[in-house]
Amino acid sequence: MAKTDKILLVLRTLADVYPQAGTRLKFQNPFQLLVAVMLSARTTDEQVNRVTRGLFAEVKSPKDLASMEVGILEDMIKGCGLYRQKARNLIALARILMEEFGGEVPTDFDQLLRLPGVGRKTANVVVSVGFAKPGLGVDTHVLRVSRRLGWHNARDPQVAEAELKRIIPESWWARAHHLFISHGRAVCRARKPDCDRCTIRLYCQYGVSGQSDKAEDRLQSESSA
DNA sequence: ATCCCGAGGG
DNA sequence: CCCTCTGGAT
Repeated sequence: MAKTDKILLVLRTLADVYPQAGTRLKFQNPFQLLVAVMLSARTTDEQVNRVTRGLFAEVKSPKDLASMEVGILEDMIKGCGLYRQKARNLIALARILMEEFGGEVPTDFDQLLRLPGVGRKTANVVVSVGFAKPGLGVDTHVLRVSRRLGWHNARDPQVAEAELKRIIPESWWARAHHLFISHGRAVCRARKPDCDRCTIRLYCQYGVSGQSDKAEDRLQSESSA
């Protein structure tokens, strides 16, 4: 079986298991999407949802954020990790959107990348989810799951992103992002991956060789040279 | 390589 | 205690 066929088989299998993947995002516009993704850094989606519920009641657009006191915003997003940096970045970002982008979120990847607090993962998610353009955000789940599958051997998200974009058909990028996240949360967890209940185990290096070889446990102590 | 950083699990 | 949670900037 050709490599691309195997990849599509895995993704289709995951699509059957997680039909809801990516459909539960509750944002009303690209701006709210951008804010939510920025808040999600090193933070559980549950915390993000809790915070955004209150935040989006008051903040609907960059204009609402641009004039906000940092301390006020900090209090509103507290509960998310890294909240002070996030508050600072969000306000700085909102001001740039007002001054340079007419209060709109840019649709261009490179322009997004220049915004404070926006890296490749965030920019990829915004273009793909918000603007239906090709993009594959590589977060901790995407990196871990795809790496265990044996689709690449990168520890650097940027390297993994390039490799995944090379081997996954473009039409599947956004979908793959959500599917890996769903699978990474429910089954292919960082700590105790539930390989027994994994529907793609037979296509997975880690799953086939078995957790018992402790390959993954070494990952943490290895100092990725 | 290190820092930011609270919450939750083991 | 340690690790992880939809990272990014220095």
